Amino acid sequence: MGKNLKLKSARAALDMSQKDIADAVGVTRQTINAIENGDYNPTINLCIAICKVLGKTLNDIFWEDDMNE
Amino acid sequence: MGKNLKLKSARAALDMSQKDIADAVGVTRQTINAIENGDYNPTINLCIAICKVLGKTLNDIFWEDDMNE
DNA sequence: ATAAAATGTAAAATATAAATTACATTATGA
DNA sequence: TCATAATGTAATTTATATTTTACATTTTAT
Repeated sequence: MGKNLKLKSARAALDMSQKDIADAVGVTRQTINAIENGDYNPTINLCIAICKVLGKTLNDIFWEDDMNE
Repeated sequence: MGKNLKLKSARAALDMSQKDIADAVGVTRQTINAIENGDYNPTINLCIAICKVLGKTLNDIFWEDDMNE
């Protein structure tokens, strides 16, 4: 699994830290860090919660690059 | 969690059974059934695999209705 | 009607997401 | 510099996704 740079950049665009996102969605900072670094496979509900905080959709953040548009 | 009728109807459109989808993505029929019935919270990788089999995107199948378009 | 396929569930076991704690490194600002 | 925030990562524990087995009900075709 590669890094999730779309998550990282969407977060940066809002000037939020990993901890900010973690607090907003109710998980730990390590979970957000692991997702950004592609270390595992989050649940869909967590993905949806992260997208809502970022003002993005699932396709924006979690759909494969080669499949966007 | 409500039922996932978008998954159910996309599957029906391809005339595939729950077991067909399960076999195609490498999980059990019960897992697909539970997802359709909203009984739990699958991982994003499983969601992506299901979408690919259906020829759909994450937004098509797993993003909330009120947030589509 | 009947058989077979598809579906809905449920209990117990297994795999893994996520929490917790902890420590090291890398930015960033005073 | 120096302090502090942010990040990367690892080990252990806990919660839960998923499997396996199993059985009942519902659809569908004959």
